[in-house]
Parts: sequence; structure tokens; C-alpha cells
Amino acid sequence: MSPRGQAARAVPQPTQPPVRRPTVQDVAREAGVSPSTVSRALHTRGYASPAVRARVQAAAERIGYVTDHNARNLRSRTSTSIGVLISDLRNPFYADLAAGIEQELRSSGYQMVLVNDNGDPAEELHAAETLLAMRVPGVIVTPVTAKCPQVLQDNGVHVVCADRELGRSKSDVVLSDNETGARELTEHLIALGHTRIGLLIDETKWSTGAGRLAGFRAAHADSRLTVDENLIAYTSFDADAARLTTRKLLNEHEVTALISANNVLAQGALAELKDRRLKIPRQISLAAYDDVPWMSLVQPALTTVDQSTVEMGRSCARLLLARIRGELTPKRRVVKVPARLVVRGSTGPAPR
Amino acid sequence: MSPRGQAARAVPQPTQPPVRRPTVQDVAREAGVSPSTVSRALHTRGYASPAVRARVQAAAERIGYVTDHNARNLRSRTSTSIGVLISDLRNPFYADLAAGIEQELRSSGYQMVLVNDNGDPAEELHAAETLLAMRVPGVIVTPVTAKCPQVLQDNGVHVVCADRELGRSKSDVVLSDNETGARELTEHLIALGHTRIGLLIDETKWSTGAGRLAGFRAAHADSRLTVDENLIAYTSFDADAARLTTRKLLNEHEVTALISANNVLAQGALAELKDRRLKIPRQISLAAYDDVPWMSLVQPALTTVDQSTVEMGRSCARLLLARIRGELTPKRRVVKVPARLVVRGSTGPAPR
DNA sequence: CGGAAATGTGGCATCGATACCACATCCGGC
DNA sequence: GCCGGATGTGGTATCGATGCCACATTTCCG
Repeated sequence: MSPRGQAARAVPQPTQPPVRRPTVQDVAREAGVSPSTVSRALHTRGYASPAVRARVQAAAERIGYVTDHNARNLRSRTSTSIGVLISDLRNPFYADLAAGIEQELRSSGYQMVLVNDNGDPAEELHAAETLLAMRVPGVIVTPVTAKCPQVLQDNGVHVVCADRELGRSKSDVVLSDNETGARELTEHLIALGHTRIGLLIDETKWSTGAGRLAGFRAAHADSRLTVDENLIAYTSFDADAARLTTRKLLNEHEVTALISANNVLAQGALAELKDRRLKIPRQISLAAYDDVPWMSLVQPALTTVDQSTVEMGRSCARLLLARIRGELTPKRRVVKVPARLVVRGSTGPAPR
Repeated sequence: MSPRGQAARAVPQPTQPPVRRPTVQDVAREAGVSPSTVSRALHTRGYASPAVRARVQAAAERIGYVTDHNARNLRSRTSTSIGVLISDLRNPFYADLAAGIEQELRSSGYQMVLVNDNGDPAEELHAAETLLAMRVPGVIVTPVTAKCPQVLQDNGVHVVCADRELGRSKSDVVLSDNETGARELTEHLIALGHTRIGLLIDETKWSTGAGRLAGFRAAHADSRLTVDENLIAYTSFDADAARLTTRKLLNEHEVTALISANNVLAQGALAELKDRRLKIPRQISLAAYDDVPWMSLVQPALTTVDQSTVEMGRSCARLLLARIRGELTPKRRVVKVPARLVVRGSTGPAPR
């Protein structure tokens, strides 16, 4: 057992049937050229006459040659595997993000090494070390700790932070336009006559929560409404906790609308409203940031802000690859993915 | 552009700051031993005195040494990366499966290379080739084509098929106990007095659909009911199609209960029932195979069969690792993961 | 107390592809 | 007709860790 419950570092096992695979040498012999030429003809950009190139490719095909990435990576000191570190694959947000990333990587010939860090700093750091060991040229991470991007960058690995930013980092980052999204959502409710709007939120230290809160405030300010701080209900990132927090909020304060800051909290909020047999939206309106599929299946369907999560994932991958290819100036990039208000049945005019 | 829309095969890019990382040599110098000893002390099972081992580990720690997996893999002719080929990460079933696999792999010190093949045979095959290039010791796949497991095995890669089986394969396989699960679900409805039960299903060629259909039939047989073949509605793997098929089924036949064979079809079925303003379960009961989160959020919550998808993923990984470690007899393993009936509000007594 | 066995460590070749340089060949120009 | 320069190909060292064997040292037993 390793210390602190860390994952064991696996030692490669001797495989039983060592199946001999053809090498560059074999292709060279088959095509009647040298190994160097084979390498150039198949992969390296550059010098190989079309004739030779075709002959080599045919030969490779014929004998079933498959490049050995390990050898290639070792010699060329890089790799086409990209690390992706996310918090929870079972949350549709992260699943969509990963799906977008994978799609873009795959279509560019890269592979995705996916690690679920469960939002645990130790796991995250451990994963970073593994990715260093793999000599990946880049990593996309929804960071838990600033140390993780830090360690990676210190070792020359390009990093793109996705969805959130911790303090001032030095890495590229792709974010949902949280402030605009939350502002539009809040404005939508205000336009419906709501003035006492509850906000269920789990954190405001990272750019994500902070942005959404800022948008919430900005919408109020625009309409010359003052935000009642008591209506901002802080909870933890957990549906059950969100439910209890919602209960407390409704018990103690009068609200005509409720916004939940993400899809997980929305589950808790909805559960509580249903439990109280509140008519949505007649008695109370409900809206959520981060549209996920179930939100359009419930009745009434939820008004949400769609983060275009898959597109966000694609952006992350595109940005990272551009960085790896050296196509970008050294300056750090901040990409904002627009968020889109989706009005459905769960929001309506304020009662009375 | 490459032919047939195939993904480009990326060529490693020259990274700009080549950051020199410490090697075994450096650790050896620091610890005052030979490189061989460092290797043994850090990784290889075996011979290194506790004193030396400690000294080497301290030295490695001090200078920030991280093993180069590429070098290690090349020399030892294997790797700790495992390929995972699934159809659609955005479907919670596959996401859960991947999450279970990743968890188990990570805790054993392996990495997951995840590829989304979109159920496309060409993508699947291309992915298999990439994994061969990476020299992965094993792959977990929800197969689209028998050729994919075939190619991998021919090249000495261990394969575990997850969730389904294509004809008679030679690989290990982990399945949900589809027949038992579907039978229990059907029995549940029959016990409630339903005799005209519709089944919405997309395929019966693979073990998955075939098993569920068999369970459906078995439950009828046990109760001496004959299955009305008209009530078995074949559709395609798509929510909208399922909705139309449901519409057609309800238009043409009298049913008092409806079972959908998976979570995607359930969306379509539910949408159609809601559209018709049918009271669930008073006028019609609805149940689904494959419990996913939204099914307990809708009202009434859906009665389902929970496949324990995460556990299924873990099983796949455990089985594959055992195979890789050579802990298993050559005989092919078939693991059935029990399915669990979850009764919720969407099923009730048959009307009249 | 001698020699055989056990124990632990170092040396060297090697995994497979590629970077880099040398050089053969062909070309045109003065 | 000779030489400088393209152009394309081959040769060789190398990436970094480990497998394997040799061998120094210690331990144990007759």
C-alpha cells in the first residue's frame, strides 16, 4: 500500500504473448529503402520523393506496420496524448465538456487521457504527475488548486483551464460568459415583475461563481433594484444540501423566483419546490444556470442558461493545440464562450 | 485533408521550451548508485536493499525526478495506458460506464485513454489502430463491429467487451443481466394487472436488446400470457424516433403499460405521453430499462431497472487488469452484473 | 576454516523511431 | 568541361529506462 491512499503506481506487467509487430526496419526492407527514408516518407514533414513515399506507404500497408508511439515519443521528446483533468464525469456538464474536447482532439489526431479527480486536490496533483510522466505536450483542466496548473507549466507543459479560473493564473483559459448569462437570466425574471429573487449558489471564490453572482447583481443594478443579501443563499455543491438550503431560504424569506447557480443545485431546489407542492411558475418561478438534458424533460421545463458546454470543450482543445503548435503569441488567452438564455415554462409573471 | 474524413494522424510538434527533466542517471549520481539500481529501487519488483531503496527514493524526490513512461514502455514493451472505446459520452449510461472504469484503473495506477466512436465502425477501427500504436496492453470496448475486438486481439491486446456482445466473440465480456432485469420489470407490470404491455426497442441483434426482449417474453410465459407481437415496437436509437414510434403504437393499439428498452427511448416515450396529456400511471404505466438521473426527477418518477452502470465499469476494469496480469485461465469470462428493479411512481394498477 | 550458496549492485546492450549530418547524384551556368 | 548548388537518400547516434548477466561481497554449513 502506498502512503496517504495515493493510487499505486503501476509497474508494467509482462504480457504473455509478445506478438512481434513489424518495425520501420521491416518496412524499409520491404520497400527497398533505408529506415530513415521510411520514417520521412510516413511521418516527418519533408523530404521524400512522391514515388518513394507511395512505395513506402504501400509496403507499410502490406505488412501491417503500425508506428510505435512510445519509441516515437521518446525520440522526438513529445507525444500526441493530451491530458484532461475534470472533476466528475457523471455530471453532464463535465461529460459534455470532455465530449467536446475529445471530438476536437480526435479530429486533429490527438488522444485524450481522461482523469476524474473528484475535485480532490491530492488526486489532481497526482494526476498531474502522471501526465508529466507521460510527457504530454498539454493538459486541459478544470482546476481545483492553483498548484496543479503551476506544476505542469513549470515542467513545460501547456495548460488550458476550463470553466473556471483560480485567482490570477498564467495559463490560457476558456470560460462561459458567466456574468452576461446570469445577468440575462436575472433580467428575464425582473422583466416578469420579480423583485425578490433568491440565488442559490455554492461558491464565489472562483471566477465561475463570482461571475454569476456579479451578473445577478448587475441586472438588479440596471433596474435600480437593491439586492437583498439575505436572498443569496450559500450552500455546498451537492443536491441534498441545496435542497435544505432552499428549504431554509423559503422558510425565512419571501421570494417569488429562485435562480440556482448550476445544474446540481437545481436538482435540490426543484425537489424542494415539488415537495412543497408549489405551482411552478404560478406561485414561484425557477431558473437555473447550466442547461442539462433533464431540465427540458421535467414539467414545467426549466428556464436556463445554456453554456454550450460541448462547444466550450472544443474551444479548449483548439486553443491548446494552437498553443502546442506555437501558433500563438506568448500572451495569455482568455476565451469567453457566449451563454444563451433558454426560456421555458418554469418562469412566469410574479404572483399578485 | 485525409481520405474519407478520417482523422489526421498527428505528427508530434516541436515544443518550444524543451525543459530538461532529470533522468535515472541524475538520480543515480545524486544517490551515489548506478542507474540500474535506481530503476530497481523505484519500480521493478525485486532486489534492492531497504537502505538503498530509501536513499534512492529520497534522491529522486529531491531533484524532482519523474519516470518517463515512453522510455519505460518502449523498453519493457508494454504500457499502463488502457484504451476505452465507447459510443457516446454524452449519454449518461456511457458516462457512468467510463467513470467506473476510470475509477478502477486509476486506483490501480493505470491511465484511461478515452475514445468516443459515435457508434461509427470506421471511427472505431481507426481508434483501435491508434491504441495499437500506443501499445496498450488492453482495451475495453462497447463494440460496434466484431472486427474491432478482432484486430486488437490478433495483435496481442486483451479485450473486454462491455454492455454487449456481437455474435460469438472470443473476448471477455461484462453484461448487465438483461434478461432477468427485463423479466422482473415485466413481471412487476403483470402483477399490477397489465396484460397489454408495449415494448419500445431499438435492436435485438446484440445481446443487450435480445436479452431484454427475452426477459419480456419470459415474464409473459411465466404468467401464461401470450405476447402480442404487434405491441413490440421497433424503433431507432434516437429520442425523436422513439416518440414517433410511441405515437404510432398508441394510435394503432390498446396498451395499458409501456416499457422502453433504454434511457434514450424513454425520453421519446415520456414526451409523447405528456403530449397526449395521459395521466401516468392512472391511464398508462411507463417503465424503462437503464435508470439514469432524470428518471427520478420527473413527475411521477419512473419505475426502472438500474443496471449499476458504474459498477459494471469497475467490473470491466477489474476483469481486464486481472487478464493483463495473467491471473486468469485462458477460458473466456462472461460476467453478469445484476440489474435491480426500482419501483417508483410511474407504474400503477392497470386501468379498469 | 574453505568453499558453495545467497545476496545485492554495476555494466552494457537494447527497445523502435527519428534528428542530424554526410554524401551521391543530377543540374545548369560560366 | 569544371564546379557550385540543389535535391533526395543513407548511416549513425540517440532519446531514457530496463532486462540480463556478471561479479563482489556476505552468509552459512560441513
